[in-house]
Amino acid sequence: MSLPHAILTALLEKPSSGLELTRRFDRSIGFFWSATHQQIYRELGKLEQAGLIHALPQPPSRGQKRAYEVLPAGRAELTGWVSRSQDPKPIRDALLLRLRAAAVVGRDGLEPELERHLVSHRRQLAEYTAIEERDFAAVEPSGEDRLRHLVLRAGIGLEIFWIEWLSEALAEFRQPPAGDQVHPG
Amino acid sequence: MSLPHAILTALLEKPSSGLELTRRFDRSIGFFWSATHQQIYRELGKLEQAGLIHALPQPPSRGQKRAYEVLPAGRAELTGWVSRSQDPKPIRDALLLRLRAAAVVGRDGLEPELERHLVSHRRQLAEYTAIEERDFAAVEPSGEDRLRHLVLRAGIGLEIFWIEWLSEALAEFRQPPAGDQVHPG
DNA sequence: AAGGCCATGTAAGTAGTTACATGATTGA
DNA sequence: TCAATCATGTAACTACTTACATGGCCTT
Repeated sequence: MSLPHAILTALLEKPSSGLELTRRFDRSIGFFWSATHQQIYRELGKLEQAGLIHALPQPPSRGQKRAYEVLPAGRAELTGWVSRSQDPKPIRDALLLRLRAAAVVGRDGLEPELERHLVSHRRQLAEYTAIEERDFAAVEPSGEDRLRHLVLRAGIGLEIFWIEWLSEALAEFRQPPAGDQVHPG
Repeated sequence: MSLPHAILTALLEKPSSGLELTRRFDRSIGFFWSATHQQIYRELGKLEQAGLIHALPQPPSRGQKRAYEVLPAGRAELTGWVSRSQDPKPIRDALLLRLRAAAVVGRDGLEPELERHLVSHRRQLAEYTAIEERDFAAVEPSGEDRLRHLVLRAGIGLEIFWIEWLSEALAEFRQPPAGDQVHPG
């Protein structure tokens, strides 16, 4: 139940249409909770029906832009959600699962995948640090900016973690396995 | 499409019934790809229909244990999946989203949540390190064990990352926000 | 008037979650 | 024989993904 709250947050930051939200999800909120435009339009409809947001007056025909803003009930819902008790979800990572499978059926073809992931994480890290330099250079940031910076630093820290772990994994892959190889001599 | 492959991996490690799989997911494979018993039974049915696994001869009535083992086609499918090209999924983390929302609607009530998550990650780290000491103490591990250890170290690294980040976040929370507080004098 | 993009949607399918049902076995 | 637990499932729902449809606007 996080998508509606991600949308409420985005709309509070700035009232937007569905497509504008989609764009912002692609480069900001979506770093931590991604969504496609189909999900967003559907969810906007539900939120409007639930009385948490409403469309700003506009020609309501197809192909026309409809901007939404958050109603007091929507802000209240979001405020409650922020402090609601939610257990952390366990890790769900297909690559780790694939390594585990590789321990059983063999590691053939996995190395290029690790390399691809390494490249991808390096690119993501570069994007985050660019945002950090652009948006969080203030000497005395506001409380809100300090929170947003904290969130970004989580993203940065995770990318750094994966880069280090993938490097270690690649080193392990490139070095011949010890236990199951023919020994020389 | 990872659950069937998680199950194939588990069954190759050791042929099992649905409930045994559920238990193993709770304490091993599930650390990286969790699943409930309902998912597992449904998926076992699909895998059997697809000819990737088959049930060992057993009374096929309700309430009786049915153990499965992987067929050659299942092993082939898993082997292919291991090297298949898959982009890494973006982060999906409700807590980060909540911090971001807190930057808009206020951070009231979030601190206890951060503390709860910190406790939870410390417990998970303790569980992982216990497994590491128990299962990966060998001086000359086999290639398979080195892979499995690599996976476990990813889990350990992630827990350490979250513990550090949450500690930083709590420090930020306990120190009065700079920008939006009444100044003394 | 044709093609491309902007903008909003529908439909169908897959994956995961939550709640409940039911038979078999075991120990009090 | 009753309750608890083991073991396997069904049903309904929610969330997410993928593919496609449609109308409006702008440029050529």
